[in-house]
Amino acid sequence: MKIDRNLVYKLLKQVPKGKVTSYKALANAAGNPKASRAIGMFMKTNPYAPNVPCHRVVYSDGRLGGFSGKARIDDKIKMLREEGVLVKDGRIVDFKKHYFDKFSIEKAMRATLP
DNA sequence: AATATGGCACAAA
DNA sequence: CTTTGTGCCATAT
Repeated sequence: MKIDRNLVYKLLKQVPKGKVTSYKALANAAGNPKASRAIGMFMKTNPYAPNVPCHRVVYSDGRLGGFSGKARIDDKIKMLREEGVLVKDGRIVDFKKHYFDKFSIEKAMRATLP
């Protein structure tokens, strides 16, 4: 594998509350800009459900990721809204405003996972 | 080993 | 702004 899923999880943990990021940003931070799709896989099979806020990861254009179903998506939207990220009709309001891509690769390297 | 599928991204029309 | 088509990486069978 070319991507270190452990690193991806650490990076995602850096996203502050009320902010969102994209699979692209994570893939880029992990060192494989083309592995955005694989990042989705990591979220799907993430062993750190509460620790890794996969619901904070969205499409690069601000839409919610595929997830599994509308009900599921709706639940994520609700959680995001509680954190301060408004979602309207499957799209994040002021996506640029909430977008976070200033990941610290060094910091992630030094971080530890439970 | 090969094929299909999936919580993606991007260019082109 | 929307719809197609193509490329990419990691699993499942």
